[in-house]
Amino acid sequence: MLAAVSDDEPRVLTINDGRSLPSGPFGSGDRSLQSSLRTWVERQTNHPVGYMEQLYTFADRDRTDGNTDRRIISISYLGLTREAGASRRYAATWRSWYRYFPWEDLRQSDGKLIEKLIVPRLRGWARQAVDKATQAERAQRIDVVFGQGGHPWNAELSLQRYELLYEAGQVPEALTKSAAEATPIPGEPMLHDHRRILATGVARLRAKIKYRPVIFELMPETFTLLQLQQAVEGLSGQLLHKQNFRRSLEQQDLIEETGEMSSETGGRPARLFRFRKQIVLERAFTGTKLPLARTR
Amino acid sequence: MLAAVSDDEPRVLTINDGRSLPSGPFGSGDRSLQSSLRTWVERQTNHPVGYMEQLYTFADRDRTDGNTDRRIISISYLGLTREAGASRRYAATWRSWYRYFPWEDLRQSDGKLIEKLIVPRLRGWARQAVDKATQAERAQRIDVVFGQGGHPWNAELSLQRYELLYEAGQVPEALTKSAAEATPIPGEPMLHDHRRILATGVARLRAKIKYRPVIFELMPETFTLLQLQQAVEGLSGQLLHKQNFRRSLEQQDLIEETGEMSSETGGRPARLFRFRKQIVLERAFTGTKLPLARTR
DNA sequence: GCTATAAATGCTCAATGTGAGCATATGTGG
DNA sequence: CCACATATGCTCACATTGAGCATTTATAGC
Repeated sequence: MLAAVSDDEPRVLTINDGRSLPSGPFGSGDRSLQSSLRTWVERQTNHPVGYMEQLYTFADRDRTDGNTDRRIISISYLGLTREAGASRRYAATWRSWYRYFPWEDLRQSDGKLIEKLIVPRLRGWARQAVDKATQAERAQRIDVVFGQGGHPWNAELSLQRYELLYEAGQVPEALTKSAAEATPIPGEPMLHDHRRILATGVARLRAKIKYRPVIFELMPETFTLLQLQQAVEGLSGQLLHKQNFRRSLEQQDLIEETGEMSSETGGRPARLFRFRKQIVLERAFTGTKLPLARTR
Repeated sequence: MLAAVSDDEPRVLTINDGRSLPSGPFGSGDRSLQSSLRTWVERQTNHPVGYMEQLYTFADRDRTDGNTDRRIISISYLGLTREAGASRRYAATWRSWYRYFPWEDLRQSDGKLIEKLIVPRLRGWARQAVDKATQAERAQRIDVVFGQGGHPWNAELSLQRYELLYEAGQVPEALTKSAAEATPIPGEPMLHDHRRILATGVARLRAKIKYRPVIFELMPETFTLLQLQQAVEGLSGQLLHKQNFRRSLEQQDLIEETGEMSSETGGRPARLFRFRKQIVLERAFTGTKLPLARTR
């Protein structure tokens, strides 16, 4: 899964008229899997891939043909690139990832799709459970995962949301054909488990931008603070508080001014910034804290 | 890599006299890789595995025999279990993971090993770099990763620390035979890349306990707060502030009293607690925060 | 019973971080 | 000169976190 941001929209490279993620067999070259994969992707897209990480390895029974003796091993990756470059070899196109997960975008709609359509459907599914315990468990999962009943919305739960919809038979990929057939929930399906992989990548990326400066892999060399904010908003699907966003940037020392200004947007010109690459060396970007003590 | 905690020590299941992690080819059974792996491990150890997650998939060129046309795919997992159970089939033993990474344990020594031996060695290696830029970069990495020069110690960087020692030729596994041969740094080596996998698992687990209640997978059914704290201290290799540790537990609503007391340790008897399993349903345990806004 | 020892518990405080909002400044296009 | 669209500065209440002081309640040994 290769991601980029353009026009404030997070995008993903797709093939097969948007129904598949790019994939291919790995060559038996000399180098590591990661580096040959990088070369492969860069040939396809004409653009360097700044950041790459493994998502997950599936090694389940052969899913394509009837052969049950072999396992097919699929190793999925998440890659970030700076621009939505053109593909050379086949018809690859960049699509907004909200085309596949419209409910993940809370920037404008504020979750009307979720409250009006998705949650009611899921509640119906929850009621269908045979015993009370399962009903309660489903109801709770719906609340937690879709931010209902007092629970806060959590952008990083995109995979859990997709899985819940899948279990409830509300996406066309699910074998259980239920109400989905009649009036499917908005959001285009993909072939095989590709939409699931996409949901995994979205979750991973949304989690990652909080503690690692990977957002800059998606930005042009120089950018304004608003552009940066809108990129983050695009990825997380939520609007951010502008002043606080800037304050946290200042504190972290991640960026520096270029000295130039941009006046492309019409309003007051904004200063241009660039990412301080050195910061990656200066700091160890990792998680949160435990209640430490110097001594006991 | 299968981890457990006993006697306040985090332990890992090893075979081959402590020189290897348990591994094996995956069967071509009917079920998913994860579930057949779980069964396999449970047969080996006689204990249920509470939690399992994928660590990393290596698909590099065949590393064992001279065959260059095939890739060997190794999928490493991290599993957590409650007790150090006996193995049935072969001589598997539980060893403290600090046997392999003594520098990761700051509970008593307070890092003397690092400051007296490891950092000086690494500084020597840094000076050997051919150009100034590489020298500076190495010096910075040492500081950041081992918490020198004003940088705080970060327990989650165990993999980076091992990799740095590897690059510097200070571990026997490294092909570059340098000063390591003469007087190796404390810490037992393992075969192949098993110590690297172990370092990955340590890092992952140390990161995970901060935002997911996985610690309870390693605890007995009921426990005192001190036992819990010492388990966390064991994993993270650092001492914690007792009152604050308890305060954060109270806030999070993770545990509940059993009503019983334990008086095994000699001091004032402690209340026994158990993990509130329900909490996993009630909450979505994920990372930290972005500066959100209701509206712009 | 008295005392040393080992923990468990209760509480306070300063420093920092976070969410929200008010007010003002500085450009462009018409 | 005005409407607009942003950029920027600043404040404030509240929550979180790191640290430390003071008590309380048990066991073990004399």
